[in-house]
Amino acid sequence: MTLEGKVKYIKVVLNLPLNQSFAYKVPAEVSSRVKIGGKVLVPFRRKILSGFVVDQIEREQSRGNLKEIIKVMKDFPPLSNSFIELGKWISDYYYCSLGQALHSIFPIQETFRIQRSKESERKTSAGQKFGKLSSRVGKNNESVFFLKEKGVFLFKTEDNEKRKSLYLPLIKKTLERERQVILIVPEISYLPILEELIHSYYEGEIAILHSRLSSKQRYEEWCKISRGEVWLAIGTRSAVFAPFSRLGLIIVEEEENSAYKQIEVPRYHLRDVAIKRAEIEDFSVVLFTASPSLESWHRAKRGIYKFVEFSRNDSKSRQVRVIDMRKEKDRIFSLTLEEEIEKNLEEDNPVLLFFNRRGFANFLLCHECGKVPRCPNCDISFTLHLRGKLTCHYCGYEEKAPRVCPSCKGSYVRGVGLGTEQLEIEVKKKFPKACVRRGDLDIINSSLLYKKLRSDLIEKKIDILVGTQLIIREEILSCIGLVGIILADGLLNLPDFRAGEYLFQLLTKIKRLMKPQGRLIIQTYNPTHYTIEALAGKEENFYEREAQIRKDLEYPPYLHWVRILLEGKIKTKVEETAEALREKIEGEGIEFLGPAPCPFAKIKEKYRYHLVLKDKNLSSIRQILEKKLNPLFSGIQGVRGIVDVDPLRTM
DNA sequence: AGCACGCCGACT
DNA sequence: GTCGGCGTGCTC
Repeated sequence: MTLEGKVKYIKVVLNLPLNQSFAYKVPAEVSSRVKIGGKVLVPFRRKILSGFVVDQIEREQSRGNLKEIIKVMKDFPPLSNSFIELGKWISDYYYCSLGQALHSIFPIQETFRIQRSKESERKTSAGQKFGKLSSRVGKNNESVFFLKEKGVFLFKTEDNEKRKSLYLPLIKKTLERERQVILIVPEISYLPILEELIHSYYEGEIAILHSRLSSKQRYEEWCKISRGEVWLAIGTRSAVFAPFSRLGLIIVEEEENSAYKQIEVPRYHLRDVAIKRAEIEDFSVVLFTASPSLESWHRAKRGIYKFVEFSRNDSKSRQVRVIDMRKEKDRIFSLTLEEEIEKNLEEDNPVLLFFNRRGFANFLLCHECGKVPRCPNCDISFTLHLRGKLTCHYCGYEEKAPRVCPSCKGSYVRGVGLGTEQLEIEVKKKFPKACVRRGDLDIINSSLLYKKLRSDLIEKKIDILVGTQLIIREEILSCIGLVGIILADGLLNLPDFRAGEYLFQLLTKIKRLMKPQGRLIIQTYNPTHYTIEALAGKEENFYEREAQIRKDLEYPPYLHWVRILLEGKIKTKVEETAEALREKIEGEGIEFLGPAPCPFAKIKEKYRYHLVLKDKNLSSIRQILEKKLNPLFSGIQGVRGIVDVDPLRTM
């Protein structure tokens, strides 16, 4: 790894969307400290950028006057070979530069003063370093049993307590084998509870990794891990890159959570990166879920994941009641929900009313039969635009909004887009004596307000809580005895092929987290939809049915999708670019959707169009991208192109 | 991605 | 005459 003193030139990759490396000269006095995978500061144009050393060159190759590197970041341990391999895979799979991938693996900015590492290198045996998990853990050998063989496991359990009783023995067993563990959760808010739980059984130190750490804190956690001082790390998405050298297990909580897909470059999915790392470093991954993503369900069916289902301990099942809103014309609250709310208010039981975000894609709904017009090509809901135009946001197909329902010939066809204000006003009108609170973004983002909300709930100072997706958390729902879904159709008809899956997962999550004796009331115009029927009946029905639809329409997981998003300030220019792209792709013999305006057709003064390439094989898509996309993008300014491989949301 | 270079329109 | 628009190309 260490380059010899005579080496004078290195190749460096930078955190820029440039798929190439740059050569630099290394001053003789620092050349012994330059290592492959190491971080260096280099001059680039008129700036100083950080980069990773990826190669060494013996002699200056066909190019004179190379610039010299500015600094070797010797306090940062160089990336291991397996990290470089992982970075190459990420750059290849998710279509970003190697520099961007490596900077994401090692996301530390050099803005703070680097403390000299205590050179002592306290050599302590691993056995003493990691604390032992208390002997209270270990009675439950169920989970550990399955780990006899290596691979990816999908552990399904709806029971929260059960889940905790499963992963503690997994951690214990792995530590006993002198291997390290990473436990990954979808959001920062899961971490304090988890840390507390593990600390009550584990006396060793736990590294905590998440995006809100300061650069310095992150650096310190990194050092502790790479020096082998910590054997267990918990964190969010990026914790998958914790620099353990003897990793034995990655546990992923709530694998179906969409927060695992990174929105920025590199747009990786945590699940797939974890599995890739496990493949490179030869260890197992356990994915936990209460209701798996369709991707994981599909992989489990095909035997790619080892599927293990655990029974539920608390049999007190929450009651689910579906209300047919077609019989409740124009009401926001059905009579049943209204009665239930009254009852809970009398009993001093907090109620949660759930609704979708405002203005979230309006759609056309027949209030008589509950049907929503869908695109004949893509089977996603049409979005209702001004002047009664229906648009499909996948393929761009348009038609005029019908006056009469195409399905039942009823004439009560209206647009739907219930707003928060409207709902809040309605709630206050209907229940004037109740204390109504809204759980919006401000409250969730402020830990102070959030704590207040929680304590108010526990002290029963809140009667009715009105909220969106953000409020669906364990600490909130565990105080709630009645949840009312104001209009399930709002989620079911999002212009996204995963709408059904998201609704299903949201409702199962609510069902799972609320008080055991609680009730869930779902109001909908489509009570016979398979997603809703499966919720009250057999869960497997949902997966079977959904999988069939995905297969028929060539949606993931049966094919890979690569979404190309084009955005720019001048609408015609974006349209032209999209059209030029379509022409280029057309002759390639690959299936694609669009171009079409995105569901959010304009964000921050920028017009947005997208195209989706579909193929069983990502490499053929990648070839087309390289051949067609790169020349196009370099030729047009004012339009930005974003490539998203395996996109989760296509809004 | 950014940024400099370069070549044509309306303007103190 | 020039200020500045954005198309083009390069960055070790």
